[in-house]
Amino acid sequence: MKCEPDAYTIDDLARDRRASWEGVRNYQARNFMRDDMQKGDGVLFYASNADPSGVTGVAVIERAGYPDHFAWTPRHKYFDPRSAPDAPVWYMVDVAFVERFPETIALATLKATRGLEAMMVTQKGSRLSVQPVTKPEFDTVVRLGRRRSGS
DNA sequence: GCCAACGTTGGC
DNA sequence: GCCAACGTTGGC
Repeated sequence: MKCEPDAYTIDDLARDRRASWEGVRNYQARNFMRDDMQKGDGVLFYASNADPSGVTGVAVIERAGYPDHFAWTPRHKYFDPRSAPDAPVWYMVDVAFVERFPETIALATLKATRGLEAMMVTQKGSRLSVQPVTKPEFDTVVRLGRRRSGS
C-alpha cells in the first residue's frame, strides 16, 4: 500500500498503532480492498514520492474492506457525491503497525532483487496505490528489510 | 520541476 | 463505443 510521506508514514503508523486507509479513489485499488484483503493479511508499507521511494515497513490488515464513509461526508476532502450509505462506491480497510525497517528498501533495490521481477511495483508505470503482493515477494522484501538492520 | 504512463471524462 | 483532451501519479 502506497502513501506519500507528506500524508502518512510508517512512523506515524508506529505512533498510532492502527489507522484507517481512506481516500483511495481508483476502482482497481478499491476492488483489492473490498474483495481481496482479509484481516491478518500482511501489508508492505510503501512511501511514494519519497527520497528514496520504497518500502519502509510492514503492517497488517486489522479490518477487511468496509465502505469509506468519508466519501459521503460533505465538505470532507474525500467527499464524492456518487457514493451514499445505501450504495457505497468507495471502500477502505484498517491497518495495524507491525514493524519499521531501519532503512527504506528503495524501488531500485526491489527492481534489482531476484524474485521480484514480476512484482507489480517494479513494473514500469505502476501507479496503483493498492497492489497485490505474492507470499514469496512479501517474504523476500521482509528479508531485505531485516537484513539491513544487521539482525 | 519535468514528463511518461495511466485513468477518467465527455463530445460525437 | 471510440478516442482526444485532460487530470493525476510518481519516478527521476
